[in-house]
Amino acid sequence: MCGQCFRFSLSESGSFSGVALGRRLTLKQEDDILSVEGISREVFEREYIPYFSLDMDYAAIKEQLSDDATMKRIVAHSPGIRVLRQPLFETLISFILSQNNNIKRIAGLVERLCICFGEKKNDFFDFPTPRSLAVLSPEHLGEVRCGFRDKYVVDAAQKWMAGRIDGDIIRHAPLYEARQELMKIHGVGPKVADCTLLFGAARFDAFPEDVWIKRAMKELFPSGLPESAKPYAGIAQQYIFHYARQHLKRNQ
DNA sequence: GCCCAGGGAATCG
DNA sequence: CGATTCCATGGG
Repeated sequence: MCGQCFRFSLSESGSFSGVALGRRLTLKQEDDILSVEGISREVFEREYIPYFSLDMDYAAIKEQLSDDATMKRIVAHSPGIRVLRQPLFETLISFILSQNNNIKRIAGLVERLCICFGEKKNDFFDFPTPRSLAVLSPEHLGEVRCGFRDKYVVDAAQKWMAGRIDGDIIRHAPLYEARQELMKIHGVGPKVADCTLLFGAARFDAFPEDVWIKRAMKELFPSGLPESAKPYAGIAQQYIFHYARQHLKRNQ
């Protein structure tokens, strides 16, 4: 619920339910016990431990971030946050839809995109494949109601299918080059590129700057992110983002 | 009606 | 270069 993925929702009972990696699952944490419904233990351990980054030592990361006193306070405010490792294409399209938009509406756009163009599974629709979006024209996205972003979605899928987007560069090249690779796509600028790198390619040094982060940085870190936080800038960003939305909030 | 939302392209100086 | 304007849509 912190705006890095858009297909999970929080139920009244306090459990999270949603679609990820082609399956629907429900998660509930009570004290230190995490219960999972909808998938087998084997599948959870093989695919969802990486997805939720449960294999990373967040205690150590939070300790390093807490080197700075302000950062320590922000981390302590929401200690459960983790940066997910989501599929690259889904992350790219989701954050193209995110531009000049709010989180609640982004979730609606993503859901309608899945309903219109994703494969129907039992009780849900999977995220559309690159192929299924690449054959479309922008007008075909009318029902999604994503406005001017329609042509960006199609361009991204077509460049992806044409092999014009190099996944190796995105995952392994220096951050500047990886960003440039994504910005070949019409409608992808620095912010969407950085979100794609951070949430869809596990580039934890990427630091997406949206309107919330800009506000928060001005108030909390006027002279920039602390040195001790820079190796995990993207993870720090996630704590700051959540803190900003709780404290400096204007809507929802 | 106005303002804003996990921005970016097009245009202009 | 930097600054401004427009872009669809929906909620507050």
